[in-house]
Amino acid sequence: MKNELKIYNSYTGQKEVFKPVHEGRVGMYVCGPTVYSDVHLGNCRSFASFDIVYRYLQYLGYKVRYVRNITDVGHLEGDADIGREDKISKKARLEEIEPMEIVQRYMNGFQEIMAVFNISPPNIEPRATGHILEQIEMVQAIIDNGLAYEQNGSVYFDTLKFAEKYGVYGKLSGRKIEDLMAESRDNLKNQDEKRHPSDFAIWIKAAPEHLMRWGSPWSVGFPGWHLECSVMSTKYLGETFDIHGGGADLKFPHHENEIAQNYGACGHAPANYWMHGNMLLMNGRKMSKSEGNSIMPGELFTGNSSLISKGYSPMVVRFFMLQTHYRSTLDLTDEALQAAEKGYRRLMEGNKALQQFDVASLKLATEGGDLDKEINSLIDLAFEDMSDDFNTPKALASLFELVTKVNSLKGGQLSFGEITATTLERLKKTFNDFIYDIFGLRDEDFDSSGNGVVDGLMQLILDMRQDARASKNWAASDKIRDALKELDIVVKDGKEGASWSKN
RNA sequence: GGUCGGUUGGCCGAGUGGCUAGGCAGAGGUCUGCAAAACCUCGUACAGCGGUUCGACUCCGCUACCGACCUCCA
Repeated sequence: MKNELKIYNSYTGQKEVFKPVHEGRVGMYVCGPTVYSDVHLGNCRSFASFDIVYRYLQYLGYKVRYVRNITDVGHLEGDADIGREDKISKKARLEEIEPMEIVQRYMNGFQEIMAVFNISPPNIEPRATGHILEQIEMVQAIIDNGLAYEQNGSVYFDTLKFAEKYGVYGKLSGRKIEDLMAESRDNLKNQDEKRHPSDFAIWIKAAPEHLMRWGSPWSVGFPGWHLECSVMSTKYLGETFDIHGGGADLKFPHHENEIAQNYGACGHAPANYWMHGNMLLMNGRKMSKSEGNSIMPGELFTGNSSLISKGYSPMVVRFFMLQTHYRSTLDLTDEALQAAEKGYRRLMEGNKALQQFDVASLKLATEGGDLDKEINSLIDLAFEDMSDDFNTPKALASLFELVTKVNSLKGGQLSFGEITATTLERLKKTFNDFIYDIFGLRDEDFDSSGNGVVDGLMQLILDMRQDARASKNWAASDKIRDALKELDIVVKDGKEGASWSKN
């Protein structure tokens, strides 16, 4: 373990030192997507944030079991929670195909996009429809514990009793049960099956037209909105696990009710640390499906949207997200993306240059001086910042300062004679670790052959240009440079010869 | 309406009771056959009004504006 890891716990509202339930192991559950339409970029931000958490925990040496569900039961639509079609059934009816076909299509699409963003797949990706039995069992357990009641084939969680018994309903979202009662008074008419307005359904009797339905002791129906996460986290991570994550918009009611259900079934909260990622904004407003201001990843990559001037690659977008802390909102703008594109390239080019430094053939210091010290403190700082609630923007700032050092070493403004081999090796390793393992960035070279053909060809071309330059044949050398520029390849002349990058 | 959060230089975005965030853009310079890249230097920002303090962008209060949740949402 490099540093003491601190995590901001939404449940207590404080940054806390992370202590796993089992030494060296971490159980982490993140609420996954509802697969009734294409993922939009806001979803991606959330999963990218937790990908960093997952990656960094592993980097610190923890053995992590990461569970992220797929909600394929479909959540209810409309004002009331009874008698309405769920989203997946509705879509299925519109498209005249099986609900499971819808689920499969969008689940595939989701996983493809996750892969494009280099977001690691979880260790277990359980589906709600595959855990109907367990959900029924949990409903029964909650009833047995006296915290739920049946009404006309549906089962409701008794929030008032829960509040009396444990006194924690509303703790996560900062809500009071009296407020919940007061604000629900208006739509009381829609909720006559409930004993209390803040009660919520954990099993719902299916209306005749409802397509997704399963038998249960209470009715042919389907599980309630929040039950699957309680069930699946408990099944795969145990009754008490370490980290529960999700978007900030899930705090209430989803996570609040999840906590209630776990108390109802097990007598205690499911997770020790709750983490909430903040929203991705578009034009200052939360990007959401219902607002209609969401941009699909594909549109962002191709530039096929009126909101942006050009396409941005997946890694540029990933880098863009890293520049903001996960608990802050992130406003998506074309200008910011352009800045991120340049920044991403600077970082990656810097790393490329760094990795080409050959420790064996360089004249390095035997004893480090100020520069050596400075480099080491910047590296230390980057890790400290990551360990301070996953502060990726701060860690990036240190890396960028190191990029300047690297470029100065390359350009001769700083001397290799000022740093030791140990430090240079450490710097090289740190960059690779951060960029690839922790931040999950990828090179976006266009050499898809994977065997360096393009690199080889480019080296040949640059050699030929160098020959032309040596004989002061500027016409020939400029012709090569201009022709490459047409192909979006930029030639960069340096002290140690020319290099290139794709624009 | 209730609850919570935000307001940082041209843009994005960290952070802190007194000390350089970082990226992008801009200006000047070095280097270069030219250019690009790279390097160096620069702008000296923290919504407004009060208060606490030796000192506040950072703490407290008020005001303004913005947003999130309260309904499916990452």
